[in-house]
Order: sequence, then C-alpha cells, then structure tokens
Amino acid sequence: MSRSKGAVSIRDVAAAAGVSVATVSRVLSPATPDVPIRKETRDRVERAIDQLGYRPNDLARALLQHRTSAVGLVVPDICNPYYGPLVRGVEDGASSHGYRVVLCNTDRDPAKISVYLDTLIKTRVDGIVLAGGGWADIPDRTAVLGNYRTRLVAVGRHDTTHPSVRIDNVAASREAADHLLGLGHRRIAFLGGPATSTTVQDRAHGYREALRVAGIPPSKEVARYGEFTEESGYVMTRELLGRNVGEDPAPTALLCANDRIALGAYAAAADAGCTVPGEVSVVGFDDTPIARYVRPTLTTVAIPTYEMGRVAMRLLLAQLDGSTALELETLPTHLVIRESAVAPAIEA
Amino acid sequence: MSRSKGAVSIRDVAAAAGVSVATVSRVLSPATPDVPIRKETRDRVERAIDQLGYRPNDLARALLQHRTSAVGLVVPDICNPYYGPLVRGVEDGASSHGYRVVLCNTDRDPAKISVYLDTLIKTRVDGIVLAGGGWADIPDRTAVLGNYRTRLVAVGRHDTTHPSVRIDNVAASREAADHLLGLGHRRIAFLGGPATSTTVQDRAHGYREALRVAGIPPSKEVARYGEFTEESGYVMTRELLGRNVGEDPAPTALLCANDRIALGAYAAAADAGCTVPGEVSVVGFDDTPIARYVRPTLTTVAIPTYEMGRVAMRLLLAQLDGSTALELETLPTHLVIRESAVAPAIEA
DNA sequence: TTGTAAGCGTTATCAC
DNA sequence: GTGATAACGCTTACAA
Repeated sequence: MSRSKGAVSIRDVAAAAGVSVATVSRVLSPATPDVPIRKETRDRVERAIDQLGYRPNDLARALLQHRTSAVGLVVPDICNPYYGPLVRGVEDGASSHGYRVVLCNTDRDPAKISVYLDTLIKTRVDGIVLAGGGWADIPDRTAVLGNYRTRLVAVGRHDTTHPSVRIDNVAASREAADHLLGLGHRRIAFLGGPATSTTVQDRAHGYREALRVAGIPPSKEVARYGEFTEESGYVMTRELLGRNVGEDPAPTALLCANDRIALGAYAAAADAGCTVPGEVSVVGFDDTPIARYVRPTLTTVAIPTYEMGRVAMRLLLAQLDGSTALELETLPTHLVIRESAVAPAIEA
Repeated sequence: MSRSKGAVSIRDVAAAAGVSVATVSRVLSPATPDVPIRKETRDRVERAIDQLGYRPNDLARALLQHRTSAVGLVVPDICNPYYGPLVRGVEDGASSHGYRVVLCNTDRDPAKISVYLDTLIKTRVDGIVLAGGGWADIPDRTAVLGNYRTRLVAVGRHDTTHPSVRIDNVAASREAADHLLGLGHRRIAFLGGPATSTTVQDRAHGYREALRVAGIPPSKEVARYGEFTEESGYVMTRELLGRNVGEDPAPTALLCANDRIALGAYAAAADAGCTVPGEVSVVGFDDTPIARYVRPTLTTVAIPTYEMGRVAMRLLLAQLDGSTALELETLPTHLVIRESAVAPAIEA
C-alpha cells in the first residue's frame, strides 16, 4: 500500500477509495458544509482513512492557510514553581481552542530570547506569550516580529505597547508592608530577587511607599537583592540577622519578593536561633502550595498565576480574531494572612 | 514592497536582489557547500534579506524535507514541581540540537493523551517524549504512531518496547525503607500517590520487600494511597496518627511516595501535636528544592529528574539519527539523609 | 555560478 | 456531487 516509502498521504487515501484528493479533503474539512457529499462516497473515504491509518499533514494545511494553530510561550525557567501554573494556564487556554504550545526557557538571557523569538517566527506560530521580563533587553525589539502576522502578548510589566496582563506589584507590596506596619513593625527589610527584574523593582517601590506613608525615614529602609531562590533568601537573611552589633539593630520583619526567598529566610532564622514569627516576622509573595504547609504557615501575597496564563491566551486569541487591538488587563492580588507575621516583641 | 498582502517570502527577496529564488535559497542553506556563490551575489541577497526583514518559512522547508525539528513532550501536569526539571532537561537537550518542544499536559487522562498524540502526529513532530504514565490506558496504542516516522521515548515504567529512561523505583524505595529499619523502626507506613501509578506501585513494592527481608510480618504493613499532593499527605497522616486507640499503635515512621506528601505529613503531625522526627520519622521522595529548606530538613530520595529529561532527549535524537534501535537507560537514585528520620523513641 | 522547474501534502476555485 | 488544477513557500536536481 501507499507509494513506495514515506508516510501515507491524502493521495493514497484517494486511490484506495477510488475518488479524487479533492473529495477526500472535503470529507475531512467541515469547512465547506455547503458542499454535500454522497453518503456512500463519504463512507468509502472514511473506511480507506482508517484502514490506512491516515493522518492529515497539518504542515501542508498550515502552509496553505497561513495559520499554524501554534503559539510560543517564552518563560525564564519552568523549574521555578511560579511559572508552572502560568504555563498551565496558557496551555489550557490554548488546547481548549485547538492551539498547541511551544515552550521556551530563556533564563532571562537576552540572547536566548532573541534566538527563541526568531525560531518561533520562522515556524510561523500564530502568536507568542512573553512572560517574565527580558523584552527591554532585546536589541532590535521593534523588528522582532517583522512583517509577519505573529501576534504578541506580554505577561508582566514589559515596556511595550503589546497587549499585556499584569498584576499591580506596587500595590500588592504596599499592602503586605502595610500589614506589617499595622502589626507594629518599624524595622522592616525587603528581600528582593534580581534588581533588574521589573517585578522586583515594583515590589521594592511599594515597600518604600508604605514606609514613607507610615512616616519611617528613608534611612531606615533596608533592601537587599539576590536571586528568586531559597539559597539567596538564606544568604540575605543571615546577613541581616547578624548585624545588631554596632550599627542598626536587626529588622523585626522581612518582606520577601517571593515564597522561595521566604523559605530561605525561615531556614536562616532557624539556624541563627531566631524564632519565626516570635523574633522575626516573614511575609512572602506568590502563595506557592508550600506556603500553606510550612510551619509556621506563611503569610504571603497570592497571585493568580494560572489565571494570568488563561487571560494572556484570551488576549492572544482576541488579537488573532482581529477583535481587539490593544488591551491591558490588571488582575487582582490578595494578601493571605497566616502564621508567619505577628506583632513584634515589645522590647524594641 | 512585497506582493500585495501577506508576509515577505523568498520570492520578494529574489526580486529585490535581482536573482532567482534558487540563489536565495542557496545563500540561506549551507546544506550545499559544494555549490559556490559569487561573493557579490551573496552580499546582494543578504542585503535584501535584512532590508526586507525576511524570515524563511520553516513550514515549507519542513514539508519538503519531511522533518519539522519539533518534538512533543507529554507530561501529566507541569504544575507538579517534579516535572519542572524534567521538562527543562528535555527542552535544553532539544534546543541545543535545534529542536523545539511542544508541551502537552494530560492530567493522566487517557482521552487527553490520545488527543495530544494525535495532534502531535498530525503536525509531524519528529519525536515524542512521553512521561508520567498513561500509555497503558491508550486504547489502540500500537497504532498511535501509525505509518508515520515519529519516534517515541518513554520516561518511567511504561509497558512498551520503545526506548525508555527510568529509575529503579523498587530499589530506591527499598533503600529508603532499609534506612528506617536500620534506625530501629518496626512500624513503618507507606504513604503513596495514586494506586494506579506504576511509580507508586514500584515504590510500594520496594517498601514491602524491605519489610519482608527484615522479618516483619505482612500483617504489619500499612500502605495508604491518595494523590501526589500535600493535601493528600495531610489526610493520610491524620488518619494514621489517630489510630493508636484500640487497634494497632500508630506508625513511628512514614515513607512517603513524594516530597509533597511528606510535607503534608509534617503539617498533619504538627497539628496532631506530634513532633518530627522525635515522635514520628518522615522520609520523602524526589528531593525537591524545599526538602533542604523545611525544618526539620527532609530525608528523601533524590531523583535525577533533569538528567532524565536530557537522557530522554538523547535517546530520541539517537533514534532520529537511526543510530539506535532500542535502549533502556536506568538512572541512579540516592538517599539524601537529613534531619527528618531518626531512631524511634525507646518506649515502643 | 546561476536559473528553471518539479515537487512536498494540503485546500480552494473552477469546471463538469 | 465530484474531479482537475493552481496555489502555499520552499529545496534540489538538472540545465545553461
């Protein structure tokens, strides 16, 4: 069966069914319901199809129709638990509309980002979801999409006019800081991730704003930067807790840029013989599953990551339908109060 | 510029450079280095290319060459931290060889798996990495790949003759159980994930074997099944810790099928006023990043997840080169001893 | 050293 | 109702 070597094609099916390729195509494409097909012909074709195990070649179809039903998803690193739900949200949104997802991990490396975007465009994905920064670092970012019809949606605060889905990191961080201030804390430190991350910048900004409004002098602000990892949180915390010697006393509360940093802070506090929340309060960001399961349970800012993925995909589909030009969705965050932040000890 | 609407194609470049499309193609494809091109011609073409912002259409290329440079990656759920590194390993292995990755989340649902496999074949991916079970549940699994040249690699114990990468879950679990037995524990419970998971079955098997060898009667075995989640670990643990009433006393050690379950066990123990490891020892599986950062730090079986992804991709590439027919790689695991498992209190 | 033309596997536009 | 046939954007003999 079938022509010499290679996969079975529509022509093999046509031959086996004794019809033309056009007829086979019609049977497969409900695209033209106005054209009727004789039942017996249809049956014959369908029998040939599954007798030969025929699978239509979507490449050829895509070439002809100028749409691949594929979208690219660019994230810094899927190993970061934060991105799991985001990716899942995009994938669910995509697959439920017949799109498939090409995943790209960039490590926030501008060179990698450029290469991936180039690849995605060469494979003519219909759209791209770009998450987690890096856009600003692409040299010729106005030209990346070129003359091609690939649409783009940004997740997070990218400096771009493309449709975006975000959260208000400044407000979220302010809320977290306000919570600590409300409990009575005055010496609050901010433990950030990479200083270049706009997310981190926004959260640091919210932190500063809250302190300023509370009348705490800028000289009392303490901000550290590192990575979005437990390791980094550990290091930053050790450094801060060991400083009540000559200079300023150690902070009574730590506002961490994500839950992993907070977890590192827990470990460092424990190793320094410092109880949480008794001697130091900790607040995280992201509300990762672990937040509910560490002891003490972690007070943290919940971010609708999965929802962000879904919405990003929605914005992308809207662009593909041509139904939307530009949109900016800002999703709500909320502070989840658990056990890790309480009023400071009265000694101060 | 360019023909009316649509993207700029090789013809536009040819026209702009005043050469034939064949010449443009030659400039782009180092495939035929035997055919020399006049330097001036090459320059003219290259100038036209980036003047027009031309991106070759990989769809057309793939259609012609019968290879897409795409691979499918099928996992249960990327939100599960276990799969992050696996996915990353596959992606790194793929991108470093010029392949891109299409991600599919199946939730272990046979129907979804079938649909995804079908989609992947229709888009003519060169290969598929299938992780995390489900293969056995596909109705016509011998026919899925049909007559097409898509190659497949299985990750984990799938009942298939395709090349596979695995770990020895039985031995790994036995080692963990032996560790607890060596510490003096006699009442050890196994907290599994889904009973249908071959991974869980293997780990339960290793647990039973170790107990048998240690001379503990089967009647003393305690195995529970649930999900791979903190929640499930919590529930199973509560149930076990609350049973030292009439019947058998509560176990002194818990062997958990993954770290998330172990974390749930921590929480349940804490809520039951039971200290870890003082009153109950806990051992996990996977060595997720948190294992090192929870307190007490978690003794757990490290699994080379990232490496499994890399190896899976290596096996796939080997098949694509035709250099390999069938291979089975079994990667080593090792028990990471931390604080969560110690000798039981002497009262027993 | 370059151009011409025949595909790759589909769908879409005409005829019949 | 069904069948030719011209695209889609590219690569690759084969000519020139």
